[in-house]
Amino acid sequence: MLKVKEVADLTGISVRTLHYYDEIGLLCPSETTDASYRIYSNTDLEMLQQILFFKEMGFSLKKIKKVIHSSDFDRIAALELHRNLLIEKRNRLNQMVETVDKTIQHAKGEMTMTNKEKFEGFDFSQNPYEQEAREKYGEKAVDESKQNIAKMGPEKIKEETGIIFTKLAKLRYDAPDSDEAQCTIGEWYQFLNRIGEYSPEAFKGLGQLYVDDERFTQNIDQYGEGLAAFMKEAMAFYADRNKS
Amino acid sequence: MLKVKEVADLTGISVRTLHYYDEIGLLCPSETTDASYRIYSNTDLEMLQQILFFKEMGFSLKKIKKVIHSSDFDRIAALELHRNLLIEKRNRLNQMVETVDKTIQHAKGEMTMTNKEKFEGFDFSQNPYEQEAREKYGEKAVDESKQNIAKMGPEKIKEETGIIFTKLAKLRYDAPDSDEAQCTIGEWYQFLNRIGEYSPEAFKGLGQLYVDDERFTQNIDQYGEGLAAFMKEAMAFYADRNKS
DNA sequence: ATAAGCTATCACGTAACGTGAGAGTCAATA
DNA sequence: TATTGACTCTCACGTTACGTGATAGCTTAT
Repeated sequence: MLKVKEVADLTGISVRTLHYYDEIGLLCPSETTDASYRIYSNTDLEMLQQILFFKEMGFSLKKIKKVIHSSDFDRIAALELHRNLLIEKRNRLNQMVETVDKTIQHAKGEMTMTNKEKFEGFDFSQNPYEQEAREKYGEKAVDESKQNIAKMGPEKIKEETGIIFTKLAKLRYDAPDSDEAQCTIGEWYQFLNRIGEYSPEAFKGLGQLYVDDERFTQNIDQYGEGLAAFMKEAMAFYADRNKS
Repeated sequence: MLKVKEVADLTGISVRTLHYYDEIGLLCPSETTDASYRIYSNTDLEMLQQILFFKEMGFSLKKIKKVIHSSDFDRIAALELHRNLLIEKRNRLNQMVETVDKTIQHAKGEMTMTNKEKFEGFDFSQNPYEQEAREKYGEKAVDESKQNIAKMGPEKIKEETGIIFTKLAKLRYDAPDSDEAQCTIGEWYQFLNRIGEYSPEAFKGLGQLYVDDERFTQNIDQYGEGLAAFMKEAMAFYADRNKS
């Protein structure tokens, strides 16, 4: 039961922003006084928190509105998703720290740096690739099953696997049983299960295949040298931990 | 020697954005062809990288322009500063992961959460406090000495110490000799040295005073319980490592 | 020389607010 | 009870950092 300024002080966002969110129907306070003062309930605050989470992830307000007002919006799933994205972001930050470190060395003349290296780790929301990845996440939060893979064409599938592989390629110097690697491998597992049915054992076997069959290896290692081997390990670990 | 699209592909930012940066004089390519095609040199790219760093930190383009075109802009100092901010940001991200974790627990009904806790870790650029902190950083990158403390009124000083103390309060569960803590303590040391002259030994003694003299302790612990004790340790460590 | 793919410059559109202006509300105080 | 100060409301226009065509010129490969 808080008035605008109290909410503003509590959360750090401006009064005007709260007005604006009300105006566009993103967050309408559940109660208003006779003098049309906005009164925010605890539920409203939780909603706001949720909104800020999505904003932090780079969603547009329009998209946020769609997602959180969707009837089958699973708050907990969304939060867990969000957690993963945060960890990804942290990884990117670490990458940036590295980039900056390299840049400092470079600026001091201690190192040379390729142009490509100079821009590693930035988060370019306008990058259509990342854009799409995010949209997928958004839909995922609404309904996992809506992403019916049967309706995807082969290019669509290839695209999606590409996204996961690229992510894995970035992590392949971590331990295969690290949290992040396991998390992404989990995505891979779930993705595969929307195509066919894979038991953990089958999933483990598939990983083995990635290194045994050269065609697989070559295909996968395009995304990063040694990725296939890394995936085999990670998939085995994942399967063992999640075996039925 | 790259044309717009090549730069765009390399960096992930749009052609239009490069046009815009040229338009507002933020990044004018050092060369143009007869047909007024923009040609970006390696130096331009480094400039761009620098711009993106500042953007990531939440600076407005106007401010970035001021800072990087300033004659006494120290690129390396700025980079090192940037590194620190990145680490700070990563800490905040960790905090957010915690917040999300707590929220998940809460949503599952396993925990209760205060409203304040729900919003910990967010980065609100519109927050005037953080705003000002960032501006200070910007100026620092340009010229440390411009921040002439002699010209500050007492409230200004209090405000500035408040900023540092708040930062320290957030770090006080880390080890006093951790990188981040030492970095912030270093700020404190430099700040004090713009008021009077403190040898490392004097600095260490001051830290001791913070726990010995209750008036100091009370004052400091307002920013967070146990902060004074933490600062004493951190200041001692800092002094020992930097002794003349 | 012609098409495909860049590039340029207007110029208008958009998202997410900021920033007053003018007026009504509310609680504490004189 | 009147007033003051802090807060609130609703317009409504301003701003930042680009997006999105439209139209036209440039460059290179066939």
